Amino acid sequence: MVTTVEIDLDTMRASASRACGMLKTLSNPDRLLLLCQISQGERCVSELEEALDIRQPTLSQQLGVLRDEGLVSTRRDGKHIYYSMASKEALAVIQVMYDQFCQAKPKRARR
Amino acid sequence: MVTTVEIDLDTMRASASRACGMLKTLSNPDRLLLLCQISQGERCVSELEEALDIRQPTLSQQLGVLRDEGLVSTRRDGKHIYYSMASKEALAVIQVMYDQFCQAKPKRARR
DNA sequence: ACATTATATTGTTTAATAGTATATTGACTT
DNA sequence: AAGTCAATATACTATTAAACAATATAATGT
Repeated sequence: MVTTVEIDLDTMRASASRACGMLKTLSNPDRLLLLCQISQGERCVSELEEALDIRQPTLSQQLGVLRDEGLVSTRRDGKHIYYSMASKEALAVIQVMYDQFCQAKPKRARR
Repeated sequence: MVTTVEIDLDTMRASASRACGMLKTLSNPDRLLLLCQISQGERCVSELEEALDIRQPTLSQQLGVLRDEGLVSTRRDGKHIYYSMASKEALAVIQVMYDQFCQAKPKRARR
């Protein structure tokens, strides 16, 4: 099969493109912090605002990006709107980022 | 401790900032494909060029970015320069991205 | 001299971000 | 049911940056 490499390359490029889309969405400190919170459980906007100290329009705008990209979904309860994770891919990445960048790093070997 | 929230927030912001730096570096299809290759084992530039069909200047430029960000390191062997992974954080992310975007996705429940 | 890889340069396009102002929706009061 | 307040979303604008491609050239090793 002479074409094997090219076909695989197309597939790889397609996957890389999708993967990059998600990475790009995650590549913003505010959005990353938002997902970090939401990944630990449903949060409403005012909770996020207080926890992260981000101005309301910015907050709402960034939440909008996360919604548009399908990373989160919402549920209304009275005046409040609750956000939760809607993408297992995003959840997996957030988890790894947390492990790598937010966990204590023991320099010594584990016993 | 009244200051707990603020202190934690600063720490979180710092971590988010570092994490975002890495995510941004990964947020490019060429670089992602390059890392995907390199993460499977040392590769020289011409190997990467052939495997991915990226023009030489672009290739070299993107490899430069990965070097600058400390994600890869190099080793010279004669005319060739071999690239390998230098960041366990990046390796962890690449691994997850591969699992999430490049593995077959069985729609049915696993038995 | 040739092969391999890196850098410089430039132009173009794209888009990220912040800020301010305003709109929408729901709940509560009277 | 009209009016008001709280919560959230959207619109708009300006600024800045910065990503990317393409071409040309440099550096290093054989």
